[in-house]
Amino acid sequence: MGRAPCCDKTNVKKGPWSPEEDTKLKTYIQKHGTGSNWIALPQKIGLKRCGKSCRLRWLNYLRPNIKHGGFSEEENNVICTLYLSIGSRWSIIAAQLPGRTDNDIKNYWNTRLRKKLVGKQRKDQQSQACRVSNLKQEIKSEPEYFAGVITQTSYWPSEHNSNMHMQVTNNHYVSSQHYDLNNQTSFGNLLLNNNTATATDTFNSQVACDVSLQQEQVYPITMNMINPINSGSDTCLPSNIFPRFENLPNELSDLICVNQLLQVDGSMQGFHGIGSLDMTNNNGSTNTTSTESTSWGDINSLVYSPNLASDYEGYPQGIPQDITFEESRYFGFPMQ
DNA sequence: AAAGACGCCAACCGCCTCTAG
DNA sequence: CCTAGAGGCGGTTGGCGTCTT
Repeated sequence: MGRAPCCDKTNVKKGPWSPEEDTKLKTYIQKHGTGSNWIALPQKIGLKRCGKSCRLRWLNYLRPNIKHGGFSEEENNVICTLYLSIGSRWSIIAAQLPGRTDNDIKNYWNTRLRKKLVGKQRKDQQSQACRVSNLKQEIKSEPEYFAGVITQTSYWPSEHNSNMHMQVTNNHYVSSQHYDLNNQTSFGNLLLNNNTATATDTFNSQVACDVSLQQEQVYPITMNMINPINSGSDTCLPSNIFPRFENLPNELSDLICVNQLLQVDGSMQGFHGIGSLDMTNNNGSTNTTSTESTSWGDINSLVYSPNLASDYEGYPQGIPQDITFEESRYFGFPMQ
């Protein structure tokens, strides 16, 4: 049995709002506020509407200082950057753009920006596929090394060390702050702090982020892992992630970039390239559940998602047939 | 000119989270 | 601690306008 409906569905009006309804709602809220009870509001003002519908109408249309349409280039950049960093958290994205509603941004993304980005993605894939292929040859020549990297390295904090102290630096500022990476708000703040600080040039800035775990381990992380758009040819991954491949930062960066760009539709995909590695904790047991008890709604995307298979239809050279299970996971290729 | 395709966007639906009792 | 209900959110739909054939 489902939950009880919030209102009598048979007795509420649906569809577009009339100017009279708008006036009633607007006048009442401006005068009395919402009274912290949307469900009761329509009855008070004699509207045959669901309370949720009133709330939506107010938030998306009637509220003062709402902007509609005409997204600027800067707003486009902010939306793209945040989407690639945190996925479809429209309310968080909207919070960074005064006057914009989550619904507006969602519609704008779905109808325009996504197409724009996918077009760019297809171009990039063609040039990068070649480099991925070359690197794969190197992996094959040193399989024991990559097997070690894939199974033994955890870049996502376990439950035991999820409270991180991060020193975040970029071209504009240095901040030092504690983040609880199992807390969505805290982690969101980390992302937003970086992105909003560079709102005017988010596509160009280099952001380095040193993460000191409680256990005195140091895991440098670049925002390239979070934001693939920053993964240009001149960006660097920290050398101690792949210590024996410190001469290959660009190639690794491209790997992550390819992996991420192919997952435009997933949330938290910015972490997928690294997060798709097994999360192995200190006692050696596989820890894919380290974040399951958190408030992250979509944290499972940190491990391989078979739903991504369809994203590979446009992979120019096809998925290598002889790729191993771990390599598949590492590259984010669908299971075969 | 007509019909079908396409794009846009307001609004709805249903799930999840939060919180008061 | 548990539960019910309201708020919040993201995915999806349907209607309308515009474009293309």
